[in-house]
Amino acid sequence: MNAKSIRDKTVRDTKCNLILDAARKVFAAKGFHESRLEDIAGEAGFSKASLYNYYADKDEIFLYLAIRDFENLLSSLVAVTNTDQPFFVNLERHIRTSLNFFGEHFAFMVSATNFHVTLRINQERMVEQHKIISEKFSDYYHSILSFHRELIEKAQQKGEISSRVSAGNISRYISSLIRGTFIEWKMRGVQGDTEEETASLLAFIRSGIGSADPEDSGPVQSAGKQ
Amino acid sequence: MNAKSIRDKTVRDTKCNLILDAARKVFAAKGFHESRLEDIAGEAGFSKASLYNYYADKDEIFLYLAIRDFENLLSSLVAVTNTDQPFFVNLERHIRTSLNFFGEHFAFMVSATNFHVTLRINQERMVEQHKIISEKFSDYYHSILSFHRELIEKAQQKGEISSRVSAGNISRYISSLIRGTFIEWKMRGVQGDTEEETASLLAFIRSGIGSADPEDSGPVQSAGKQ
Amino acid sequence: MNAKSIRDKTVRDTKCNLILDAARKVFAAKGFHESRLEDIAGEAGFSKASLYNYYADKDEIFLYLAIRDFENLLSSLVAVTNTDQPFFVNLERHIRTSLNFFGEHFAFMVSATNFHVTLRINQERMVEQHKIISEKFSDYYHSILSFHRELIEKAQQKGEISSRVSAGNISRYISSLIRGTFIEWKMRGVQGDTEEETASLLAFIRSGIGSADPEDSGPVQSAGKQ
Amino acid sequence: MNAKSIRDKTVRDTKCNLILDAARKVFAAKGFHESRLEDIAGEAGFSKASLYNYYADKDEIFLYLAIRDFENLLSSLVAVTNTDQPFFVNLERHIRTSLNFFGEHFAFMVSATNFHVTLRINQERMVEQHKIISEKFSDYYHSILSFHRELIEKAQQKGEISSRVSAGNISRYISSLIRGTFIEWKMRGVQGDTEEETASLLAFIRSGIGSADPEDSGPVQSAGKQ
DNA sequence: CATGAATGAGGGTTCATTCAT
DNA sequence: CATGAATGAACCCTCATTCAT
Repeated sequence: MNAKSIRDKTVRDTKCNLILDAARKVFAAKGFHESRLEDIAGEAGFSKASLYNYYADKDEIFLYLAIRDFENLLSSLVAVTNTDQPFFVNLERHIRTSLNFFGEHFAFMVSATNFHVTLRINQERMVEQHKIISEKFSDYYHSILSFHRELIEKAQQKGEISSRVSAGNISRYISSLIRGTFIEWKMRGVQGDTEEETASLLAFIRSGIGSADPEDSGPVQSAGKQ
Repeated sequence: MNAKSIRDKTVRDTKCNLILDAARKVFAAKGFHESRLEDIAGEAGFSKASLYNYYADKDEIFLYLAIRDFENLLSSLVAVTNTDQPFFVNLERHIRTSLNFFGEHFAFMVSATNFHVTLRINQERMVEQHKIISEKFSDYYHSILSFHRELIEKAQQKGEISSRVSAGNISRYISSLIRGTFIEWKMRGVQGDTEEETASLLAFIRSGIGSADPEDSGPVQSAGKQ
Repeated sequence: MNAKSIRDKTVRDTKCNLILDAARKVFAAKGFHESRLEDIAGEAGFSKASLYNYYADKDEIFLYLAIRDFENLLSSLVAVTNTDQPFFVNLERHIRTSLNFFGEHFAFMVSATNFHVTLRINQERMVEQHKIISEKFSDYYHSILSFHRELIEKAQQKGEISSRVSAGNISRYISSLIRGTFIEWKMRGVQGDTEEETASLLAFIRSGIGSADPEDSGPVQSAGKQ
Repeated sequence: MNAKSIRDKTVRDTKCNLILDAARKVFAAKGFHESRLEDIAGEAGFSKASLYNYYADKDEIFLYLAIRDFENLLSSLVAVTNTDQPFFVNLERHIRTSLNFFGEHFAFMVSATNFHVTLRINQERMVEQHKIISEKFSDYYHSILSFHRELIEKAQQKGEISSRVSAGNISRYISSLIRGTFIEWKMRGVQGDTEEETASLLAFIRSGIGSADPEDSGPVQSAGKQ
């Protein structure tokens, strides 16, 4: 019977993932609100009502999908990180991994972060049972930021990073740049060249765009509030 | 009668703007889909049905609102730009202006760019009459990017920018960073300190985060695809 | 404008009552759960969605309907009561009024009291906004019982009632008998003869069914628990 | 093999009764429509699908449950009846038996009679296969009424009952009073004191509430229709 | 122009019932 | 026989949009 329950659980997990895959496709294309449960069900090969055997409601599908993907991303980031290597080697791997990871699913990331933002603002919308799941989602979201920030802090201690910008801001900026890439791809409707994008982002993050000769532009004189 | 038609037009314009202001408040708080026309109408002091005297439908309200705000932003950016000044002076002004400009409306920017993204993908969703408005919106959106890009290109020619990253990418990255700031603010629920954020962003964009001594980390050796 | 608002309010009230009338017809025939909003709307000459201009949801329609009818019944009972008359004269009028009042709507009374019972038990089912309305419903329900009980108490003081049964129980028994009549009518599918029923009920309530000669059966010897 | 089929039948009957017991609990608490098959199954220790091995559908569960309980009630009433005893002795036993019989299940009686009422009206709702079961239910329902009525008729012949009210009506009134007691208990959420209630009901039924001195109120003068 | 009211077109969710194992 | 899973058929409720005044 144990073997049977294991098999059953495996089958069930597979179906759960089928649903999440279908949901990702639909959510990515239409965003949360315009995605109909019926589309997700159809895409997954189920009837609409069947989804309720696996998830309590539409929100839950979205949240579990986001959790699954963020969880996997975090694992991948951890996997490619080697703290013995210089920071920028790891950073490059992170950028590449992030861009590759979502690959065709970059569009979903846009929805996911939007949804996350909405959840933060609009907490009254959530029923109690979602709070926990939402927290889990938030946890993964922030885990990724933290993971970055810690690497950055270590790099600062080792002198690999000279910028006066705080580690928190840096990790936030890197996230913004990656998300910006997803948005760009989504707008163009195709995934761009990961390697090219990685190189370009890395160059930008590493050296900024200032002149080789800092004297050229000198310390910026704040023009005050306009 | 001419004076009367001018007066009438002025009154009408005022009402249009009242509606857009109300719409911005609601869209910013809830995003496009969860915003109900009734809320916008109430916020503007009209009944729901009255909105249809000024705008054809919900999409149009959103689009005209976005156009108005992007148009204003572009004007402001143009106004603070002085091409005789060094590039980074102008960049700083742009960042500050962008962050200030939306001020309390930063949350709307998040919705606006999301909506824009959705429109790009989901063109079938649009009725014919929206296409032209949507184009106008796109135009403004890209005008801002172009305006940046041109400044960057000029700075490259003058040697103020040493980066090998393309002007297009740079302008995109800057946009991503600003949008990222809005998202951060929206998630925290408050507008951050514009000056602090401006300085931090400028430092990051200008110099990146690499060590003062480029030898430290050397040219990054790509680790290849994972 | 005052005249207009009065007219508007009148029209609105009329429509509200049309809806309640339609609802009564449907609820009476099918009970609460099997009544579809669409049927009620159709019966009232509205579309289903229109009902929501007048009532927040299905429960509210039911509750307001019950309140309206109980309120009217109470008014009618008060109107026919003359405390200068002997108790049994008033009682007869009450029975006749109750049976007449619902007339063709007796079937709804069955649903209404059932619903009331369910609400009492299943309070978790109610949203906050219904609690108030439900209380009002309860109030009317109990007002009628109280109104009866007070009349009975006065009659007891005047010696018109000799029974040792408490006033509360008597009023409850009378209610049960009237409800029983509605149930009987509903099962037969037709309204019975009000006068006949009134006379029969009154005779039963007044004199019971005991033999003219109380010696015949003597004090009942309790047979103890079975 | 005969022994085996007997055993099998016994086991099956036991399971049937387990289901009915569970159903009674759920139906009593929530009424027919708000009771979910899943709740009944859970309460009985089965899965929802298993119920279909014993009963064709939800209606059938309800009907068989009602039949079983009415059948048992009828048996009990027959058992406590001794036609050698005075009528009021038997009546008292009947009331006590009815109140005791349902004991904790009084709430179900409310549902059952409601359901019965609905079935009478809404015959189109029934599938052919239910008609026969429903008839059986009706038969028991009416058997109880008939059983009462016959006792009353005999009592009338023996002069134990002086009332001019017809035997049919009297039996109906008694049923109404008992049902009213169940409703009262259900609303209060607890079973009342059976002995007290029995005594009170009996006093009411036996002697009514009229004054000891009939001259007090005299023959009631009908006030005519209001 | 302003608006209360009406409504079509869904969308999410529930649940009795069926089916495959 | 038991059951997890699948599903069709509703049904309530929402909301952008239209219409009559």
